[in-house]
Amino acid sequence: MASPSTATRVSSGRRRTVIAPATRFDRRLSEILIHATNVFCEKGYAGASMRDLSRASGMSLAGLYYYFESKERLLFLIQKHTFTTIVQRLKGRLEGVGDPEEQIRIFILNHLDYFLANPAAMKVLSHEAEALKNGFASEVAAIKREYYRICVGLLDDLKRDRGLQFSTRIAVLSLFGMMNWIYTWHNPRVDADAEHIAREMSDIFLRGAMNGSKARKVGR
Amino acid sequence: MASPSTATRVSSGRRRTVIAPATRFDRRLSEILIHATNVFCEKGYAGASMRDLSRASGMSLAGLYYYFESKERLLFLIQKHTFTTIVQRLKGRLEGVGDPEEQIRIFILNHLDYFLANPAAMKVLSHEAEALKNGFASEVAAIKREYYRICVGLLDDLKRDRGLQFSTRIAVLSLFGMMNWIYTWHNPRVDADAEHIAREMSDIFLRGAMNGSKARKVGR
DNA sequence: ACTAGTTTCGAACGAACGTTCGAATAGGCC
DNA sequence: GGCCTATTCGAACGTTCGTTCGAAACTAGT
Repeated sequence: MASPSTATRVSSGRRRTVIAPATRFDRRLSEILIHATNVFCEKGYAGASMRDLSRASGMSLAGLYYYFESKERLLFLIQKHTFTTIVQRLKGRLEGVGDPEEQIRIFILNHLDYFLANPAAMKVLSHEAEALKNGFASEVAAIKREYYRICVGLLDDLKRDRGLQFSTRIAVLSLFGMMNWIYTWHNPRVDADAEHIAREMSDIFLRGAMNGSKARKVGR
Repeated sequence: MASPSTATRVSSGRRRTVIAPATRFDRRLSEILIHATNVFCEKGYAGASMRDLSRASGMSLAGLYYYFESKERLLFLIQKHTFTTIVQRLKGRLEGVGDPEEQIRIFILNHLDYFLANPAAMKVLSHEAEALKNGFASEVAAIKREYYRICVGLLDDLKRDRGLQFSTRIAVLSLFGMMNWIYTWHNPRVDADAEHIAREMSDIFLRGAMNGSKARKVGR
């Protein structure tokens, strides 16, 4: 967690004394962000109180404000870090892959992989998308737009490559719906792992439920 | 709106004097429910205050409590009515249809039809699914389970009919995700109507993005 | 006009909210 | 030890929260 020290502190320059990869401040902030993520996940942003966050992170109510200046900024830090990370990982995984279908399968796998590894953060990202205002909202919206555009690009490639024609917008948003809705139902004790679910969703999205398993049997 | 008079009143029996199809009480409650739905849609259940509801419905804060005993009960009434209605309409539309594929297309159309005709209510139903507790929660959960089971039934029919094999659970929940996510993106000034979107989503879900338009050109 | 019942409301309740402040503590460098 | 800064905290601020209460206003049958 913890994007590099963009919080309350106005104090001196010259941080990071000798070795530590991140300052003590940043490490402590990360811990708070993790606990806050869990609380926001369980009670919702509006339903979670600063006192809930205080209890969960084991720090006094006033002490929290040393690390961030408002509850809204805290949600912003969580959303920005989560979204930035998932986009960055996606770019890494897409490098060197040429086939459009394979690229889309990687997009889906990357999304679900991160989702199921960080369910609380991704629920907060998905479910509290409208909670931020003005400046905070637009900064997260910019990352979201970039992520959306990447997916649009992949689908347009697929359409060009195979001579298909369908509404890219509806397809992309349907795909996001399939993937993001998972926070409402996934149960790690019952459901398969990310790789399995990603393959199943990719098959439905690309080949359809009516061709799903047959195509897999033949093609692989 | 307004399920038949299950609110605060403990008073006398013998309602509905002569003609009116619903009592004055029920009609007034319906109006409040509509306004409350819009407020919950915009600010979220936890983020909406009773004073917001009072302002939106043009009734005093105290006056609202004549019609329901708590904010939570109000959300319950909204969710129960919305969910009951969509299930009931679905049953009507499915009657007499035999083909499994056609049944699933009707399921999708019914869902999106109602969703886009009642966007606020459906957003409150989708987005505030975890807001109710105990008794209220379980009663709505029961309707949701029935709705879910209908969809499972339709997909199992399809699988049997065409000799397919895929995870019904993942397919159903992916479909719900596609459909319910629409509250995050649909813009009536930009996007097509329910029938168009339902056809597009049905094609993706059943035949896949890679076969979408081709199948439509040939098949219809 | 009187009455009985239904509907509405102003005012207030205690509790919980996000945030602030100044003092107290802890940590690392001379 | 002494010193400076970074960190933590108890207590309180003013506001808003969901809900209650008793009185007023309305409605309809006589």
